[in-house]
Amino acid sequence: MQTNQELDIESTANVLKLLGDKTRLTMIKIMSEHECCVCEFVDLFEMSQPAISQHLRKLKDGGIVKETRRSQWIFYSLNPSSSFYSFITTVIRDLPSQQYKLDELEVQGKRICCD
Amino acid sequence: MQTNQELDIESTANVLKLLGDKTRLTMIKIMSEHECCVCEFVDLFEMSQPAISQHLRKLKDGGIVKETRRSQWIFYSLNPSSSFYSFITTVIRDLPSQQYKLDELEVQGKRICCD
DNA sequence: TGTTCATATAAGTATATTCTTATATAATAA
DNA sequence: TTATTATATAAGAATATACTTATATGAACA
Repeated sequence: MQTNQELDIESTANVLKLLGDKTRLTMIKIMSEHECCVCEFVDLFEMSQPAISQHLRKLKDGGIVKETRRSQWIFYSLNPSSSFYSFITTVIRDLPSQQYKLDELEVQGKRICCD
Repeated sequence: MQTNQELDIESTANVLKLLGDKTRLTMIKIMSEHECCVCEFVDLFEMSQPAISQHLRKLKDGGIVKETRRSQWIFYSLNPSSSFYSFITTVIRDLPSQQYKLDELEVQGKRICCD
């Protein structure tokens, strides 16, 4: 049920700039498959926790991800309320699934689960 | 006849970074509607000729536009041979047409035509 | 040939981006 | 309450980006 609303060039450029970083683009693809918490991202990327936090902050400031606290963890996921939600899912559609990365975390016992 | 080949995350991020600039994104949308020469871009954007030239250089280095010299002018257009061609046309599909800008140039007698 | 017009490149500058380390905040558990 | 764990923020540094002006190149034409 995609509406194909016309998008504004400037705000689209801003969203594309957010996606135009390897780390953030990978994060977005991961979140399109599963919500994910900060420490999982830290384990997935060889990068400090503040660096991860800062990338997530940019995505949140851009309104394209949302956060949910679940006890001590904060889970990030794509924000389906964003006016760019369907745009983003289209853009990342043909990127390779990152599921294997989460599977690796699982094997290492580093996957966070709040069920 | 889109093949939907799987795209590499890193090179996709690089293409998205190229699109993630208001000037370049507008240029790309314009080129998706018409080929365009450098001096037309200079007239369309309030920006120096070298600035325009440098943006076009980045797009060319990224392989997503191509150039064709026609007498003293160099016309730029989307490169249909790029592995990102269909990706890019999808990304810009719902952006507002920039045809009106070219129409304005035409009215001002600034449109370059080599027919 | 020399001049003009279109475009590219070089060099420099201001600002933005993306990290780092150090520290603050906030929830949980002993 | 205190310690621990998860996350965010602050400050600073290295690098990248996007302009500017000056100059080079290259085609067209008198």
